[in-house]
Amino acid sequence: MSVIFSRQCEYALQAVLYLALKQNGEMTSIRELTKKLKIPYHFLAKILQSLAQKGLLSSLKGPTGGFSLGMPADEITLFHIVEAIDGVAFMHNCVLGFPDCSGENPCPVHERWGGLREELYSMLVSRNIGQMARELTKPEYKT
Amino acid sequence: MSVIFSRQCEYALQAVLYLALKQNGEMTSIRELTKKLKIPYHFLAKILQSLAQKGLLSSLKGPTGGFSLGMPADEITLFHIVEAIDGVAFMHNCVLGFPDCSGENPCPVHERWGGLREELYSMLVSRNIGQMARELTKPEYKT
DNA sequence: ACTTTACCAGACTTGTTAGTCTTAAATTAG
DNA sequence: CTAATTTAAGACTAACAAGTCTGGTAAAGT
Repeated sequence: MSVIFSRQCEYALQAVLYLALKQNGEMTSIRELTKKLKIPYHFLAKILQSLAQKGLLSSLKGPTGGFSLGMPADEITLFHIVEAIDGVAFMHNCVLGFPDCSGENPCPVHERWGGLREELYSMLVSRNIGQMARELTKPEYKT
Repeated sequence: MSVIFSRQCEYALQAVLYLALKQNGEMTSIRELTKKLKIPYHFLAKILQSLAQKGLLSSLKGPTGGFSLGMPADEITLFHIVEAIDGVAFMHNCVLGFPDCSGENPCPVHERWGGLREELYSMLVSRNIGQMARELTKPEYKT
């Protein structure tokens, strides 16, 4: 089981962080991404296409083609990616699965999870992917 | 998508909380549980059987039979249930899915998620299901 | 003993996610 | 123009999770 996000979403987050390292409008091919990130080629292709359709990435065909961010890196947060791939159900669903969980009818961890959920949200929006990518020291992201 | 736990796990947590409300060795049938909690009968049966095999519940066949907690309610935490059904991968896997994420090779949210994970763990172990059940006001748990 | 009530066990079906494959379309370089 | 390269699109398969069904076994009450 993945931790919170689907595998698709994890791959998307990794790929977008990688693209955030590239300057201006430099294009990166799926081939390069799958090589660096060890993600199945055609699967990643579908994910990137989906992100491109939603405007988070822009793409170009042909040699020298590939993918790049669809907007400035400092305007994209991890939350944007999660929202596009997995949706935001985790922001309002009960963590114990009670269909009717609410403030008046709380589950045993309602308050506690509410706090955690806010912190989780903050983790996803408080920094943009430009900042994150610059601080990144992961060897698989090196040229 | 479920928030963090599988649907099986959510059902298990709900059912065990319900059982924690019953006194001493009183038995509760699957029928009663599915009626109160709106969980598919045969699916819940399989989940309870699995919990019984792992010792978290005890079961009895025949009329007056059913399920009850396999140990005192104040010795069971939500974490015990999660551990039995979903496992504890969420306690050590990278939230962004990086296979090699670690202290020396951290993902952009490594530290942040580390703190959240500990709080999540604490949410699951700091109170036992006996306490939780007693404070529970959910109408579907009423007789 | 017999009948009823419940759990037990495992096969089965369905739905969703993950991953693969093939053909088409666009762009670049020669 | 042509060939090579790369994304686009959609069908296809595989694996897993969710949910159903059937026949069996144990216990209780009469």
